[in-house]
Formats: sequence, C-alpha cells, structure tokens
Amino acid sequence: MEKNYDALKLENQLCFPLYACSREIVKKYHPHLEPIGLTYTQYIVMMVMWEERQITVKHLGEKLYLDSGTLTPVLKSLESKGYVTRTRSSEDERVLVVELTPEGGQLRELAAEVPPKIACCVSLTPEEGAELHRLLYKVLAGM
Amino acid sequence: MEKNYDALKLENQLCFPLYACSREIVKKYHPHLEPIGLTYTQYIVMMVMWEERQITVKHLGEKLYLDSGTLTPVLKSLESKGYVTRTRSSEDERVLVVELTPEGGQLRELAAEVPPKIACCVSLTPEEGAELHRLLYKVLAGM
DNA sequence: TATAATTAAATTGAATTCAATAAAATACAG
DNA sequence: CTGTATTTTATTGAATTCAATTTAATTATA
Repeated sequence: MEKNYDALKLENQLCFPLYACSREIVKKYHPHLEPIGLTYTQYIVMMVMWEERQITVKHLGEKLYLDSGTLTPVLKSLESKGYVTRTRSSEDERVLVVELTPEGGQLRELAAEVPPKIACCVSLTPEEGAELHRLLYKVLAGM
Repeated sequence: MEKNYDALKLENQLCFPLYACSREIVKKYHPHLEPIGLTYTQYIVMMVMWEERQITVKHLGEKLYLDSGTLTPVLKSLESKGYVTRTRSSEDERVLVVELTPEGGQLRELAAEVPPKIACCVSLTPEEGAELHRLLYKVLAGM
C-alpha cells in the first residue's frame, strides 16, 4: 500500500507561505529603512520604544516574540546609534531598562514615511488585510 | 498640529504578525525535526526534492523564495548527509542540478510524521486555515 | 538564616538570510 | 567572429535567530 504524502507537499502547508511571505515583506522594507539607518529588527524595536518610551528587555521580548539572545545585540546597536539608553534597574539589578532618547524620538518623523510605502505592495483589499491580521493574531494567541 | 503615528503602531502592522507568526511556527518544528537531523530550511528543501526528484538551484530558489546565498550552504549540508547530489549540467555548465538520493528518499517516511504534529498547534478552524492559506498566497503572488 | 529554586539578561555557537559582488558560462549584437 | 550583456551559481560580510548554557540577583523554602 502506497503511503499518502500529501501533507508533505509545500502547497499544502501553512507554515511555508507564512515563512516565505514574512521574508518577502521584510525584504520590501530594506530600501525604505536603509536611508534612515535601521534594519527591520531595529525598526520594530523602535516602534515599541516610540509607544512606550521606557520598557524592560523582558517586556520588549514579550511584545516582539524575541528573546535576549536576539535583543541584546540589537539594543546595543541602537544604543551605539544614540537612539536608546540601557540602564540596570536599581530596584532589581537583574532587570535592564531600555529608554528612548530625544534622538530616538526624532527618528519617528522619518519612520512615519515608511508604512505608506509598504502598504501599497500588499495586494489585498482592506477587508482581506483585516482578515489576515485577525487570523495571524489568532494563531499567535494560540501558541 | 500633532502628527498621526497610528501606522507606526505594532498592532496596526501586517508585516509584524506575519514575521512573529512565521518564527513561532518554525520554532514548533524544531523538536520534531531535530530527531531526524533536519533544520526547517533543510526540511522545506527536502519537501521539494521528494516531489521533484531533480531540480536546478534556480528553480528550487523560485519555489522557496530563496537565493543561492542561502541555498548553496544548505544544499552542501544536505549533500554531506547523503540526501542529495549536486552536479553541473553538461548542457549548461552554469546550471547546478540537485538530485534526490535513495537515502534522501527514505527520509520521507520519517518526515511524514511531522505535519500532523504541527497541525494541532495551529488554533484555527479548517475554514480559517484555508482562508489564511489563500490570503498568504495572494500576497505572495502580488510581489 | 542558609540553601534551593527561580528569574533576567548575557553569552556562545550553529544556521539562516540577504545585499553586494565575483566568476564562469552562455547568448546575443554588430 | 568578437566583444558585450545576461544568466547562474558561489562567495563575502553583516545581522538575525535560536537553543543551550552561564552569570548574577532575587525569591522562596526548610
């Protein structure tokens, strides 16, 4: 009896188009982020910083689904650019507090130009975009 | 007048949940792929090989949305494990043909156990899964 | 209180990913 | 036929990503 390998076909997988789609869209950011000196990872960290002004590495990691192994070098790089500061909490020396600098705050102006430029290369109707958004967060919530 | 930064909020982005979701699901593969000695990237390359038996690096890259910078080391690794061979085409020496070996073919049996184990950690109804699948391929097609 | 367990961040090492470039082969134009 | 352009793959270097481990600080427990 022949075994059924349909589930092993690329086209029947959910993870593969997620993975491919994610990389393709991140690639689209490159020409728009490069002029303001940010990588995509640095950009999403800054997005959190513009909202929160101040946050611990732990909370930042929870928001971005990234751990300290990824965040530590990214935050050091942003610190060296002068966009954030990194300070140990005095109440709990284990905790590292990341804080937005005025220079980091100014960057928001330039970054605000980016999302409209990306939006137009996603070929979905507004309803489809909203549905995709909902489904992705539902998957994330379930894990 | 205060500028509107809503589009810069993480929760209003489409790319961020794609990126986070992709990484979270790929992470779920790790405990199931590790016992059969494959990384996720090697696994999707093998998925193509099980379907095609033989393919050029160029076509493989088109199917996986990956370029030779990524594929070359992955294919060398799969070759060293004995799962594929890499041979220059005699008609066109630029072209590298990747071919499945019998050992690579046998791996399919073990790999067939993986998809069912992943399916259950995606908390969508079958209809939602199908819709997510459709939307992702629509985005991919538009780029 | 002393010890154990937990927590937060950093480090290490392996693999990926991509932009940019290079090298080699082939196709094509004049 | 010859020089140029294109194509295909490989290489290089920077940044990310994660599993696993380590370190340091705090908390919980006996």
